Amino acid sequence: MAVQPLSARATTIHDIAAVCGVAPSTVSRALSTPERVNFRTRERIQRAAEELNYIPNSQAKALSSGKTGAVAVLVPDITNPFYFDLIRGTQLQLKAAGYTQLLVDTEESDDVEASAIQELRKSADGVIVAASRLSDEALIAASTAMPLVAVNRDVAGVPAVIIDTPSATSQALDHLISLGHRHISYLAGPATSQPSALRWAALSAAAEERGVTVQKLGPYAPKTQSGAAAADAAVHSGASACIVFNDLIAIGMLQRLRERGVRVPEDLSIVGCDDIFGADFCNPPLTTMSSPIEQAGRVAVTMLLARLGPPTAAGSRTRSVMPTHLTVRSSTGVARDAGNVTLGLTTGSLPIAPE
Amino acid sequence: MAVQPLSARATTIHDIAAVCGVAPSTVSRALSTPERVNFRTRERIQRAAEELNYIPNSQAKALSSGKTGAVAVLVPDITNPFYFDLIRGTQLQLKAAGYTQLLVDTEESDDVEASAIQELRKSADGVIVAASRLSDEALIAASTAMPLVAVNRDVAGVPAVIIDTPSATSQALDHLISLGHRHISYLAGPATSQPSALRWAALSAAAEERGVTVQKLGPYAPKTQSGAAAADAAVHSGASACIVFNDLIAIGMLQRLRERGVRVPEDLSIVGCDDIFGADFCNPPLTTMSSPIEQAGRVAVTMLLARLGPPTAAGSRTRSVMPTHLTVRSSTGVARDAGNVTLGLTTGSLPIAPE
DNA sequence: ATGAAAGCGCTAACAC
DNA sequence: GTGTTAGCGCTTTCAT
Repeated sequence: MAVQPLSARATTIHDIAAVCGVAPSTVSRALSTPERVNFRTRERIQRAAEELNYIPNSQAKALSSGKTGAVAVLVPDITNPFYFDLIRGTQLQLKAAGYTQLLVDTEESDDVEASAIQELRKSADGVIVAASRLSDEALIAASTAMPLVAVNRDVAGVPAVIIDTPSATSQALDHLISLGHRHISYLAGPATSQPSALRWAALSAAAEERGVTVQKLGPYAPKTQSGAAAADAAVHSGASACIVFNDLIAIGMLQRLRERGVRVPEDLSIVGCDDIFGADFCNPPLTTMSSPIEQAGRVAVTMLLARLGPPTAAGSRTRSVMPTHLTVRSSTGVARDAGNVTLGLTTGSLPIAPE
Repeated sequence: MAVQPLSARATTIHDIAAVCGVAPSTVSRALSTPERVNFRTRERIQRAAEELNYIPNSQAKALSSGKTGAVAVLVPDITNPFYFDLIRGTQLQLKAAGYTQLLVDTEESDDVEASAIQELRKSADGVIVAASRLSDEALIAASTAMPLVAVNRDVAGVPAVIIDTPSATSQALDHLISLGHRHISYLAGPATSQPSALRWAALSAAAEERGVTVQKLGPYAPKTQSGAAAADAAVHSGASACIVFNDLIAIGMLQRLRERGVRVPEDLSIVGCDDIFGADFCNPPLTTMSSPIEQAGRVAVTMLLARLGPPTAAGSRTRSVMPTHLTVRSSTGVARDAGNVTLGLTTGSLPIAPE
């Protein structure tokens, strides 16, 4: 682990070439395409490279080859725990493939996202976009601008990894119905969030089939701070249960409901989404929708890398769906008399608990 | 937001030069050092660049100038919530300064960390290392290899941002003493974690002064999964309160203690560290040590950027200490009769609660 | 104030 | 197999 001091000029393929008495291009080959060079000279060069502590200059490599060896991963909000596992997944898979990950926080903004993709065109070989806030057209345009894989965004022509929360939403509805709930509210996520829209569509369709009523509240920003408003709205809606866009909002609701003296699940049942860090130890623990997020990240990388490789790889998948299931914890679970729902709360008239 | 299709070759300074009828070098100047070029031509060039949707090639820039415009941020574990705010802080400050952030997960490994720094030498202008697992010597060597700022690692000669958890640890001890505790356990973090060692040193010194007994347990990996073993050890130690290396472990302990039927804080008080996402909504909410982590990230960036600028900036700070304070929540708070401690548990003989 | 020319370190034809 | 020769797109002397 001999670290070179700052002052010392880094060794280049020219230094190695000089030492070995060969041309720089031979060194390049010996290091990049070993099979194209004589066994003995290759050995010699590799040994010299080792000894001189040679580290290839990725900038130069990128400049002349056009390949950066980097993949950008765009997320709307780095501090949202949902993305941790995704990032971890992409990071691991990229590293395994010898790629570097460029993590970019797009701050929930479509403008930032669009310009990031634009600027990344030359610094990354491809990009993985999680929960894109872009319009369909913009996303398609971006995807023609550079190799791109979307996560949780289904647009024709754009390769994607989809986390199937809509069908889990139906499961959640059935779960709630089985507990006796007949009037359920959906707390929506950002207006530009496709998953939020799809879940609501799935939920309202399923509700109609089952003969129960659902209503949409929101939109709410995907942050715990949105929980207070969401909780108040949920209580006001008169629903006995609610399905929330994500665990962040749901956890925020839990806090507000406690302040207001609304008991969960006795007075109001809550179902979150994502099963993020914290969903299992909040109070009460959250019933939520779980899915293999880290694996989703890996799959996204695999798909992207496939398009970077042989252009003739016509067989590469362009769409991958990750299964999602309901994880039942204590925030739901109070059975009610079917068809005879008795709410433990008086709509909209709950006091804020003192202290 | 006109995105260029993949096929179209990106515009270069040559294109702009051709359009404006000037030399490429003039374009370069007009864009990089505008003051060195005639007002009118500058205007013309800048307009053309705009229209042609010019995006400078950062690789080429880096290759010829030696400056990459990127700063690497190394963290031991991306999924540890403690780093979220730090990352967010560095990201914001770097972006504000026009730098790109390279996020690297070193997987709690000193080898990965060392080689990452080595490889980053050419792809980043500097590096910020959080919670380094490197030995003092290796860290010093790394810091001579490239501009570096350490976070939470105090080594002579290495610029650093220190989060002052040791003194908060003393505060925690006083808090516990004021509640009547006289025998306290410290659940240590990784053996290579300097903050863990410093906190234990501060704690044992303070305990001696106050005349109470403390003992060290561990080390434990900074993950919730370590909580079970930590909880069992804490119970077995006979202490009535414990100070835990971080909130991750503390939260894991909370779960285990509930399973065992040990009440917090009645039977055992717990103090965590970092005030991570979740510390306020776990059950019971955690008393913990809080500090301005995001700001620490910003400060680290500012320090690093200062060293990248004018080499004569002799006035730049080389060490910055972030204050830390105790945030008291429900995981401590049961007053005990001073000097007459009655523990609610029988040491080491607690049953595992059924179910 | 602007142009010409020489690289930065590496890869990629193209010869030999 | 290996050397030669061009660049990749930009910055940077050095002239003018």
